Amino acid sequence: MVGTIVHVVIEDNGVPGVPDLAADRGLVSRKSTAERVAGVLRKRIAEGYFLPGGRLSEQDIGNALGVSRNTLREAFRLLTHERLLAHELNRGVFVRIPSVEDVVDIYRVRKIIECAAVRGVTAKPASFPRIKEKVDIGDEAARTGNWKDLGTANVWFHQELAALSGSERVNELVGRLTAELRLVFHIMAEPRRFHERYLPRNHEILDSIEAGDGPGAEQLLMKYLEDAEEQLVGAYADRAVAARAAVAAEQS
Amino acid sequence: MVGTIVHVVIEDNGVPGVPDLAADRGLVSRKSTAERVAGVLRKRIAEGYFLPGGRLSEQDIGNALGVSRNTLREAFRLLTHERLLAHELNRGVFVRIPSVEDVVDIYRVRKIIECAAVRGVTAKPASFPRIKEKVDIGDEAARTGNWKDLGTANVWFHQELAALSGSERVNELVGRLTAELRLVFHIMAEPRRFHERYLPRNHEILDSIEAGDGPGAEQLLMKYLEDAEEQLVGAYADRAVAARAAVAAEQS
DNA sequence: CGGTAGAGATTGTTGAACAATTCCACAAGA
DNA sequence: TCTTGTGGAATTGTTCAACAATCTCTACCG
Repeated sequence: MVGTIVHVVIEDNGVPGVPDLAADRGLVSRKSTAERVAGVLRKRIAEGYFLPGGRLSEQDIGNALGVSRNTLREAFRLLTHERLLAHELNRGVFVRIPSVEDVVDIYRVRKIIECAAVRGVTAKPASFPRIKEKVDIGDEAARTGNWKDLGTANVWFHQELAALSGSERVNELVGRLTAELRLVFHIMAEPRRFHERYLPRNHEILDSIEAGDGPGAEQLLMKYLEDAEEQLVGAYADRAVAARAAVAAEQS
Repeated sequence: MVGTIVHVVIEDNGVPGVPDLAADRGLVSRKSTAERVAGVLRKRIAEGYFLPGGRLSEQDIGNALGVSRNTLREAFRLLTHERLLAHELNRGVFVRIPSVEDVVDIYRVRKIIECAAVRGVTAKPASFPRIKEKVDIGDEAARTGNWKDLGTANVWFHQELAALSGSERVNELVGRLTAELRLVFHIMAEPRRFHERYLPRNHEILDSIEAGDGPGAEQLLMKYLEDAEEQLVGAYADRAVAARAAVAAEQS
């Protein structure tokens, strides 16, 4: 269970062109090693490289990434706070396995947040092109059978919806919720049909938003989320316990 | 911590003879040093021992608390993630000074969350006694002139309102928002009159909830939050920049 | 008066070390 | 056979010391 080699890609946030005043504050763009490591791990978890239930060894990952244990532990703290990892004292950190209660709670918050954001729409919003773009990407992914991109596009679509609230904190919250949902999808056996089913409804919501009909879009979105939650909970319950059992039996 | 060895069953599969011990999980779990240190600092910040803008020296606090720099840094990460501290690379951590934009955003989220939680009320909720208790504590604090307790009671009142949503994540979010608001109040010169003014409106909201009138309570609460935000923003803007200036001039 | 070089202080990160705890295999006993 | 100690190995928790990177402030120089 060793030998994992992880390529550390230091993201270059260099902005081409004239630097503006915001970039003046270099404190934002500069990131500590721990944060960069957390970014790498976050991406790996999102793409399923580290599967839910798996343990992240300090020694192995520290060697693979070329950072000390102390720095790595700082990164673990970050991700634990985002509910992507679960920290068990003296046992280490594990990729979280969301429970069914977690799924229900995630959707409870999504209904509150996303519906409120959409409800406030009274005219075609400035970000409409970006929203439409996400829907189009989803369509294209479904057409070419790229199920992974389909899920990603769907996540982006909902993040754009939440961004209609204009709140930095809402954006951050939704970002974390969707990251958690990715863990759920990694446990699901067939996320493909799950996402596929809701593509036409994305268009319905999009049309209501373009028409500036906030309440109408909210109603559609609420139904959308209720249905998705119900289907997800039904299909997820046994998968989650199976994942836990698989992890427990991994020893052999 | 000697003698008894307890086997904790995580998944309660209805095994006869093994009662639901999963609930006792919290009693078994311990906290790491970093988490305990974070708890101490969190309390100190909330009560104003560390004032907004102040720097938290790794050396000084590490010595005072008897923990190593590494452990202390883990605690700092935790609090930075809660927006209580601001981390500036190579400069250290500072107690955060919320900007006016932060105040606006906090209230934007509060309106969404708390109003949604209250809206769902259709009958006198089970937690009504707890909500009423918070209002009573606030009245008592105002009567005896204990302004600090008044602010605390008010925070608790709103946390109970948010808890009506029944969502663990909403509770956590609101807890963080109110912790951030404490920083705001520490900058304000006269929080006393601010809280005092809204006491009668707490009772109005409480009555609507007791009557099971969710939408009515929502309307009152929304107006409450709008007024509070407006007043707060008006009185806060110059205070915040003054605090920043005071910190900048602290060097002399 | 303004800019700058450098000394001192603080943080960023590492590596080693040791204690505490968990894990695992195996033996002992009912 | 099943349960119950028991020991060693592996892993995490925490501290410490050291050095590099960066910031801050002072004093000097043009």
